[in-house]
Amino acid sequence: MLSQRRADILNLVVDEYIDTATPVSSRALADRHNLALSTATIRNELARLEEDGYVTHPYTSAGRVPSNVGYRFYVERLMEEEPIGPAEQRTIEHQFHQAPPRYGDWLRLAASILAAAVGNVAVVTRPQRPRPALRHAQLVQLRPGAALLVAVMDDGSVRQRIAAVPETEGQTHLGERALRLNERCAGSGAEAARALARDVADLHDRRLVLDVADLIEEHAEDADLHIAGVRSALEQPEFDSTDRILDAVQHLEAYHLRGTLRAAGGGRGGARILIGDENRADWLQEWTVVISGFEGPDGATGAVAVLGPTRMRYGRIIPRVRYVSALMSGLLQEAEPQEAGG
Amino acid sequence: MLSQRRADILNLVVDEYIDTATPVSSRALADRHNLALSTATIRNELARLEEDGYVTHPYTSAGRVPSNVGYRFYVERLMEEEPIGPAEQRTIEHQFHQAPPRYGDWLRLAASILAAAVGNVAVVTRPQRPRPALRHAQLVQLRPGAALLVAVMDDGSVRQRIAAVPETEGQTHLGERALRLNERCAGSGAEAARALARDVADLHDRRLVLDVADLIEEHAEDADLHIAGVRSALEQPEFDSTDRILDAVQHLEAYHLRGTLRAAGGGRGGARILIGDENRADWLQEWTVVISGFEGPDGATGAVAVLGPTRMRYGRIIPRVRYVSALMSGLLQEAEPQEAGG
DNA sequence: GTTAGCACTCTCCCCGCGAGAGTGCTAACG
DNA sequence: CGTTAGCACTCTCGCGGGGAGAGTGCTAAC
Repeated sequence: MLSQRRADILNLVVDEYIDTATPVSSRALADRHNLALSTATIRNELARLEEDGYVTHPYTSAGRVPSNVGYRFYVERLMEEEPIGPAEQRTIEHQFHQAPPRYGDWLRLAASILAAAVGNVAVVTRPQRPRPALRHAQLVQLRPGAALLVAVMDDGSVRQRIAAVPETEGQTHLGERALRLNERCAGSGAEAARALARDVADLHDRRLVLDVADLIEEHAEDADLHIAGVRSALEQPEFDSTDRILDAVQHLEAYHLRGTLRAAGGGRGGARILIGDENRADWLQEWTVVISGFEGPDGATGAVAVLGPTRMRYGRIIPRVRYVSALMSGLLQEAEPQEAGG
Repeated sequence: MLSQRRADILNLVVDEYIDTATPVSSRALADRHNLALSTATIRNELARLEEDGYVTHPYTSAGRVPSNVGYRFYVERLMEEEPIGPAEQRTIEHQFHQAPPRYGDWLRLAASILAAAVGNVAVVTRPQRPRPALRHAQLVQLRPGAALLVAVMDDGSVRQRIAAVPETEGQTHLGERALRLNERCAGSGAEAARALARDVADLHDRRLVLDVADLIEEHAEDADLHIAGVRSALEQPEFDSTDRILDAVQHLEAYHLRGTLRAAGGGRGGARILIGDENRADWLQEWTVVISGFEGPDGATGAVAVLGPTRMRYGRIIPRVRYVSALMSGLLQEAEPQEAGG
């Protein structure tokens, strides 16, 4: 266990490094915070912190930089959360309430608001039930033999695939098939639909029922994921070389992020924090992910997340992720959002 | 009008510059292409080309760089299109046919294929009818007083908004409202729905009908736009500074691109090319957009586009945009794609 | 009209070096 | 024994010089 004094110093090192993005020297600590200690003593303590793995040296004679272990300790024991003042709270809620009518825009807005509040990448997923039931299916003819099968689920999510249909049938026939499909499958989950399929005589109809079953089981489309604040994140000094930026850009695409978020899991209510190598994905080894699940109607769940360099303002970001997450739960299923601030 | 010789030289300058990304010297032209001319003569001709605005000087004594006018002339009169060989054709079609069943993935795949073929940003939009009719509407309760209105159009596109509903009604009541909504509006376009609304007695029902009318008129969601190849484009030497990259990243978001493409228009069949300042958007002043519309079923239209620096391989890119566009038209509405190559 | 020759210009890259910041260590101090 | 002053040492970073190289425009001859 760290002595009180050493913990204090670690706290200051992390604070300072988060602020300045440059290795922290003993002098900086002595000057800016009134420790009643000389730089020499601080240097000794820093050396001990380094032995224990909380900080590192970029090169022989530079200041100290927190390690992942250091950040973890900071987040769990040292950090002071920066409360969300009434003014900020009002600003955020105001932005939410003057929201545009379009649902996609509304989710994007949520991401933008969060991104602006934390100065990093923010991601918001559409809330969906893990195993929804079919509400309505529809067939749109493409070319002979192929149609677009559109399935609307009872949580409002929509999934589409290209389905095989008889070569000879036009849109009117397909309409009839869709009608039968709805009569059969509406309200069914994936297993129910699959069981149902056995009793369907018509081969094509059966195939369509199975397609619907697949759709229900399918993970949501990545289109339902909204990203904001990429630029502000990439403006930070850790992205000095073009290579780093390009790597980040590549991985911050919606398509890739969905997997990342799923791996990070929800962390209902609170916020889950994955620092550096605590992330599984290779490209996230120098990133921190703060993620919080929120709830929509009928057990649907979504996630709000912030991604940034491990050197991020944890004390600011964590409560804001929690707050926006709770706000969204409130807006999506209750009358008024419950309080969540730090 | 340019003399034959000067046109030849311009052609070589553009080819060379596209290849090397460095200003083209008289020496390079004399060496690499067997013009029966001395460097001095070439220099004279280059000076004339510069007077006429086809090329520029980055600084007093460097080689020549094509201007927008030069590129425009090149594209219209000089360029030789690089034909799509049978092997490449097979590769592309093969990728398309072994496509994943999910429609969103299929569109993304199209973007990826094109991006890989041209080494630049490729964009594909979902084909939609300009004025679709409602196929099916549905209400999912969010909080008391608000529900998610999901409208599926007859071209398979889906639009969602948050609609006001009576505070006291639960999901079952909303189901009934949705039923009535479908009975009334199914098959209607925006005007028809709006006209219909006048005869609806129930205030909330009327409001919903109007919401549906709005949805039908609404521009498609930006989620229906797929982007690929950002990285390969940003790896090119024009993006040397981090600022340029970040600017590009910011503008290459789906949300912004939709407007850009709409402004660029379709150019059914062929391909429309906008070079540098021919683009309206500020950020595109050093970009070229090659765009081609394709057709889905029932008059639905989408667009395929490539974006890259004005120094792009026009001779390669233009025929490939046309080809992929034609291929998609074919896959979406006819049995087999018609030929489109150079 | 074409070409050789030449002076001139501008960029780019490398290198060296000094200033500065920060450490670790040692020895003295309370 | 913990704390502190002092000092030698190390490593980075920014700046300026300078030379090589590439390319042009111009002039004069063919």
